[in-house]
Amino acid sequence: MDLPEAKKKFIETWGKLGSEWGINRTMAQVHALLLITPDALTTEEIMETLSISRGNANMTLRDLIGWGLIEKQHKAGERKEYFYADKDTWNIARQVAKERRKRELDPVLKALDELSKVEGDANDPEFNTFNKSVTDINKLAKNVDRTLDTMLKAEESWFWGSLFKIFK
Amino acid sequence: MDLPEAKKKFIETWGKLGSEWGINRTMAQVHALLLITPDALTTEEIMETLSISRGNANMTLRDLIGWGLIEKQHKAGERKEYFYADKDTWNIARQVAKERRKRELDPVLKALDELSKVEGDANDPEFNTFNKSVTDINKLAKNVDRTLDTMLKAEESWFWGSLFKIFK
DNA sequence: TTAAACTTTCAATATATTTTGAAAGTTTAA
DNA sequence: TTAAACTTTCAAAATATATTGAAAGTTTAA
Repeated sequence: MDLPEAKKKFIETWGKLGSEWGINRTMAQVHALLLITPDALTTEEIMETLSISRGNANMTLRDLIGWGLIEKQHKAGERKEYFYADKDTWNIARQVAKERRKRELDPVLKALDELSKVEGDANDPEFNTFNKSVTDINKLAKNVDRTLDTMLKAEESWFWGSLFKIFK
Repeated sequence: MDLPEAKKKFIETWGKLGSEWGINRTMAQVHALLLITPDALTTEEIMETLSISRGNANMTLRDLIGWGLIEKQHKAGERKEYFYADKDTWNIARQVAKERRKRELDPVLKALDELSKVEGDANDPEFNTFNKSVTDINKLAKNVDRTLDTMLKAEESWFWGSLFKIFK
């Protein structure tokens, strides 16, 4: 496989993975493109490379900035905006974890806490089953939350090193 | 909040979380319903409770069986099929992790391995950036894969206990 | 067998999500 | 100012995904 072919395949793979995990395919593809491109690109170049419209490119780029995955770059004497991606994989993973925690896990934890408080008759199987499931899921979600918290604060080598010490 | 209201909210919350993570909302809702219901339900009861069609209920139930999250139950002397969910939260988490690994992570690892092998000119920034990103992501993905592997084999208390020992 | 009870299928439909592209908005240099 | 260069917006269109429901298929008891 040659480089241009490999680039295409990488963008395709990343896009597919994104869409399977609830991330817009185009967004994942733009991110992939910037990840494997040494220098910053203009909206025009991105539109061209991925065959997407100006509107789509603009929205996607703003979303990616919102996710903390790419940044704008201004070149001296140029009107155009350039975009480049943080290439540090650990940063990317942390950034995605951080955003999804904030957007999705936090609201679920809030709802589960509320649902855990619902009271009922301890002899009612309907209530008991509800209560046990909600409580158990709440515990699991809190464990995930704590682990993410550690991950967000950690250095990559420390994090994996610690995991491997246990999981050898 | 009373129990019926709380049940509704749980089903809604679970459905929303599912859809944000690439899982069909109806599937998540049916799973939620079975999680908080003490005894097994018929297709009819599920259709009724969630206001979904027979076809949808049937497909969703088969999918859930495919994910290893629910099972059929036959009641003596009855023609109807009953469905019930495994209520063990750790089992659920493992089952979901196992399926998604198989369906999504494995193909990506395969693609990344292939892309890691692409050769090029070490002085070409195009190649270097591509190579570094692919290699780094491949390493991260392999770490995730190893961690999942441990999780799949582990007991819940051991798993979280070990994590907390490190992440205290 | 038969027919009632139940399950499965899938083309058509509905819904949700993504994308387009042209118009409106903004910025900058002269 | 002005107008060229560039960015943003958003209603309409396209696409993708999920759902319906009726017909076909299957199983079981008599």
